[in-house]
Amino acid sequence: MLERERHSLILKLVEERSIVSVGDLLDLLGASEATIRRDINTLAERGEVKRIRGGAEAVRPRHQPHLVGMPFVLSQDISVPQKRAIARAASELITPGESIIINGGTTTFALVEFLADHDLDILTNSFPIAAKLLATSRNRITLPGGTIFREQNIVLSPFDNDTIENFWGNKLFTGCYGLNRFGIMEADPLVVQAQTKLLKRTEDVIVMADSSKLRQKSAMIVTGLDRISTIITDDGARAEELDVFKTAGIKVIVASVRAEDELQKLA
Amino acid sequence: MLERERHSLILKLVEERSIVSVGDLLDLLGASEATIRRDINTLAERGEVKRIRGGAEAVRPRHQPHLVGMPFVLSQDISVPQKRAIARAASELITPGESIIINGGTTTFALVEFLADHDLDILTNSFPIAAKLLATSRNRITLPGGTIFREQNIVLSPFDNDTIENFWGNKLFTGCYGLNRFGIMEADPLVVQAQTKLLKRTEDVIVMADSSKLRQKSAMIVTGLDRISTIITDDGARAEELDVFKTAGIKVIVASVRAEDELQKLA
DNA sequence: CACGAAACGATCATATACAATCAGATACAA
DNA sequence: TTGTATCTGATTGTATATGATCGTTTCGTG
Repeated sequence: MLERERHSLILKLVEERSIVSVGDLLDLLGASEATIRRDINTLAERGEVKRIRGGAEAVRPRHQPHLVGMPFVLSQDISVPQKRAIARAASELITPGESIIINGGTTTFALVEFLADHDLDILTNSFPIAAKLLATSRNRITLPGGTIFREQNIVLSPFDNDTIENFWGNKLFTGCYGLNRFGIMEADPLVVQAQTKLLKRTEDVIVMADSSKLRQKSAMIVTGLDRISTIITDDGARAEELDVFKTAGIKVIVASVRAEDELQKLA
Repeated sequence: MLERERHSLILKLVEERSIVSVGDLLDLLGASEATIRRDINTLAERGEVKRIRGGAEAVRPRHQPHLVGMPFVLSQDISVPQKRAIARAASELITPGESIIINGGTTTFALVEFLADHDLDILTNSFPIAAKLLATSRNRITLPGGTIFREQNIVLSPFDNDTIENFWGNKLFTGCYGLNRFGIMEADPLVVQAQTKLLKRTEDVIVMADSSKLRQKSAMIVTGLDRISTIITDDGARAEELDVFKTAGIKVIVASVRAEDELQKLA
């Protein structure tokens, strides 16, 4: 059985039972304890399950807290250290009072956490990002009009007469499926469309891509390197992987995951 | 076997099983490992499959939906029996498959609860309504573009080039601040603006107003009685209060709070 | 508080997967 | 037929994954 197969089987089981033990998985996967623990740990690092002693648990808690007065509360943060580190570095590029655009995605979602104290004009096509911003910050939030696509939870309109035509952002923060010498790559045509719309509404494009994205390829190029001004990645990136971006004149920021871990422990 | 044949066979298998190992392909293709790896790599470069250790995977993995989990849960329902009763009556006016518009407000928020099983196209300017619909139903949800106004939690654009220009709803469900012989009254100019925009996108206007609204007055008239087709209120309304609407040709539905209470106890 | 069992992380040897290289096979054109 | 280009499979060295082992930590129980 391939690593990937085990991973998706574990995820499926966790989803069904909301908790699985290493012993259960032992039989079902036919792998050794060590491997199962490794699998659970990697899935936990990605934030897809929660590591508990003796097994794994669903990220989404079973008994969700209720809060009267606010229309919703937030679930546990699923952002992993890499994304947090990148998000923190990204937040340092933002100056108070400016207007920014945030494209939907898990990496950019992590950015929200660091925007609580800012006073910004924020446009985002991500429903979850808008929701979290609404609940945890005082920033002004604008959404493009359109239908909510559930898979990606983004708001996207098939029409051109978009409300965002009246928005201009100093910076666009976006994640990606893959990032390499061709530029930003995505796997889902919907995401391409959404991203393309946002690209028109800003000058400064900041790509937040954890180091695994640098080795990821796909069929669809959203935009070339010439459109990118800054790339933020984590210290898992090899120096030679970043050279192509640097020679293209792109500012490359490497966020330290270890430093982020320590900051996290302090809190 | 030709290269082309191998490629399409691999794609077919990946499509079917969403993941195949090199070993599987070894038997099925009768080619050497090296060739199979080459095949997978070229397909991956074209973006037709995703390269994983030990084999190939479908580009869009099955567990993608979990990428962006629902970052919020909903608050306890603050709707009182009157609103529930009215909402239930309102939901009975909806036929499956149609497209409706829901204006923001606490009364219309109560309606969401009754839309879980429907298969509707829903346009709403209310962020909480959209959030709850997203979390608890499979309806298609569309939002107008614009900024989120925190006081009312509605999305509203100051511009005219609105995405909702491309939406048409069979019915508009709206609450109100006050309802009397002048028509629908509101206290907040923002709400007036939002409501006015929605009124243009439908023919059939259904006002959900608990009986206290019939005695409530304000400065701003959103629209006259001639624009209203149905009014739903609770049995706290006096008969003579409803006469003015009936004589204006409006269908008046009185929802029984007592009946709602009993239904509630059963659940 | 002490104890034992279970779970854990780290380490290591082994197994597996991988990319790179090269030589032979095949297809095609002159 | 000959020469060339391409494809294929075998081989190699390297990178990565796996399972066994062992010492440590954690948890529950007495």
